[in-house]
Amino acid sequence: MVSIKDVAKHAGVAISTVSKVLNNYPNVSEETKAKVNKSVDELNFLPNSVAAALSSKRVGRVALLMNLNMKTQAIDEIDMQYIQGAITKAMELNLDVITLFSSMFRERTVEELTRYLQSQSIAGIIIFGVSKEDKVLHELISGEKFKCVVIDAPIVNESTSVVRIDHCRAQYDVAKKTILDNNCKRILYIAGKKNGYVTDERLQGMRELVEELGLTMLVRNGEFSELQARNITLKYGKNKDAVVCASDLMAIGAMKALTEMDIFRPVCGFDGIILMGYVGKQMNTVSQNFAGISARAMEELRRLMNGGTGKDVRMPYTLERLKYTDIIC
Amino acid sequence: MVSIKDVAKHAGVAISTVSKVLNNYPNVSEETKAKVNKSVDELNFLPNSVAAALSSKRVGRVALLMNLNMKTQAIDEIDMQYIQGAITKAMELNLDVITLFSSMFRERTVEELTRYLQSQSIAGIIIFGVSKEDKVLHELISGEKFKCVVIDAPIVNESTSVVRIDHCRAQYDVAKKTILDNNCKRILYIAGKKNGYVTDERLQGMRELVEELGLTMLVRNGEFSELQARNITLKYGKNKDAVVCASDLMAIGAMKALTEMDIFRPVCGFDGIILMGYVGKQMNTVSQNFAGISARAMEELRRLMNGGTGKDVRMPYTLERLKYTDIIC
DNA sequence: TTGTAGGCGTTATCAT
DNA sequence: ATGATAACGCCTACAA
Repeated sequence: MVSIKDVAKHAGVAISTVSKVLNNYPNVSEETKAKVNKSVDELNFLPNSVAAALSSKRVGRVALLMNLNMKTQAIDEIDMQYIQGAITKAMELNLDVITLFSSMFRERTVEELTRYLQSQSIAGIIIFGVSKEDKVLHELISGEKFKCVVIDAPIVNESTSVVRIDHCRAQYDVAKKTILDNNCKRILYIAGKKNGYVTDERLQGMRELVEELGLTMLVRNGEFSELQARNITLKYGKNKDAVVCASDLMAIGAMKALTEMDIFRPVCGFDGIILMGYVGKQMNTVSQNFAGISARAMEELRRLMNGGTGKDVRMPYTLERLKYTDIIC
Repeated sequence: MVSIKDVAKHAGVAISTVSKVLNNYPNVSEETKAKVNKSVDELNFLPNSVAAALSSKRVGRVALLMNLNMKTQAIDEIDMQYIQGAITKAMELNLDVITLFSSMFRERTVEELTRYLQSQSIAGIIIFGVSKEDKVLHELISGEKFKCVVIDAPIVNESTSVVRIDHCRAQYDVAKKTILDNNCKRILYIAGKKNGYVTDERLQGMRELVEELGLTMLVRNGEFSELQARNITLKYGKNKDAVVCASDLMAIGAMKALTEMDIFRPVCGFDGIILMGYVGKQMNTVSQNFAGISARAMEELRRLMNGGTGKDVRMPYTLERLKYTDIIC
């Protein structure tokens, strides 16, 4: 394996000089810079990232904490996009990434988790799917031993940023479109999880809409479960004009219930998952660019690791009408 | 951060002695072993994996090459399980893992890819989704610069193993059950990709079945596409008694076509993906334990990295009848 | 502007 | 059985 030493010899300079060129240090003459780069090319040299990580803590590694709570298809699709977006961006930024799943750190204390991450030379973490009940994760974040970027959970401090779309506004928008298009008055809103971060924000959006349009709204928690959404719809759907759901999966459940009851009500979902296409119907939904969100999170994490301070990053979203032909391949 | 040096000082022994204890070397007295372990516990010491990786090439890192070619929902589900299974097992085995996606190494030469992997101190690779056309990946494998475990592609050499189910037998089994249960004679078989590894094996299973039961069979390639399977079924389904598909996704397409044509034909799929539940019908399929397969692949890779030689590892499969109530949550 | 040398945390090779 | 000590490949003051 060709090392920095070989490059130095080949270029006729010192190892440290090569290092400086590689890391874009100032105070290197254009001449030697060219010499070194030429040698790098000729020898096909690529710096050993492990050695680099060991040597300077400055460029730490990054961990992806995938806190998967559900075993549904829809979640897989979203997580896969999160992972791909984050890893691809990390490669671009030259950051080393390890991926961890909740099953690997469940039932561990913060101390254990912290030690493990430190032993892996982890400097920054991106956390997906935190809920208010994840005590260990919250301690991990507030401990501030690592730079963190959290997706969707509104936690910001010196070393923690959030990346998320405006769930409140998005829920407002998609529901408004659905409701106005169909001239509805009585709304059944199937929210997500009790105490969920996202759930509260989306509910707030609905409240504002109800106020503005003078609607009536019945709210029930569907726990992001298709089955529960189905049961809720069976129970309350009949004398409502529209069913607004906080996730696509629940929207599918609602639509199945309506089909069973043999009545039509406009339904809208949230997330824009491909799975939607398989139910063979159409509905409005909010489309999030999950890969883009996690890529942005990775950039934000690098900013934090370079000394930046935490902030709230908003990502754009779009309203979509998903239908079967959109997804068939 | 507490290092091996601190442990040595605390235990009153040399650094090298601590290292020996940690790595289960022989020639260490029980007495000092106990002393060291006590210090390790008290100081909450965890060895720095990055430094370990740098110091000894013995314990190299592992790369997951996810060669995702399709953008369908079903693929995501399978890949997610592959990733989770492999990473979880790697943690158990104390192996460091990085995940790479095809988009990150497309359009690169073997040399570039090799250098990159080496710069990452990668010693072993697990490859998911190789097709016969992936020239670079084949060169990478045959170059034998890394230990490789390939999923489903029958490539075995000194440093390469395969992990797979018996696709031939599995296709035979699931089709036989479907055909005998419904007393069919004329079969429409929708195969996968032309020149696909798995496609050929599954087709072979069908050939054997046709021979054994004295059936007639029409074979068409559906390219694992739901749409193509749908079109094929529309075209040839009417005067056949059953539609056997090489993937669940294509089975969904076939079922949709049959519904459209308003005729009933038994359909069977392959893979056992959760998505199946969302079509609201039932069908026989072959269920693979994807997480288990990749976990096994990781174990196999470790064996190779420890000096073992390549072999063909067969994993079990089961026949299932998936229906909506199986998956609802 | 360039080079020297010390360290990052471990492992491995020798002596002892 | 134990302990110095030299790698591993790179980064970074500091010296020249």
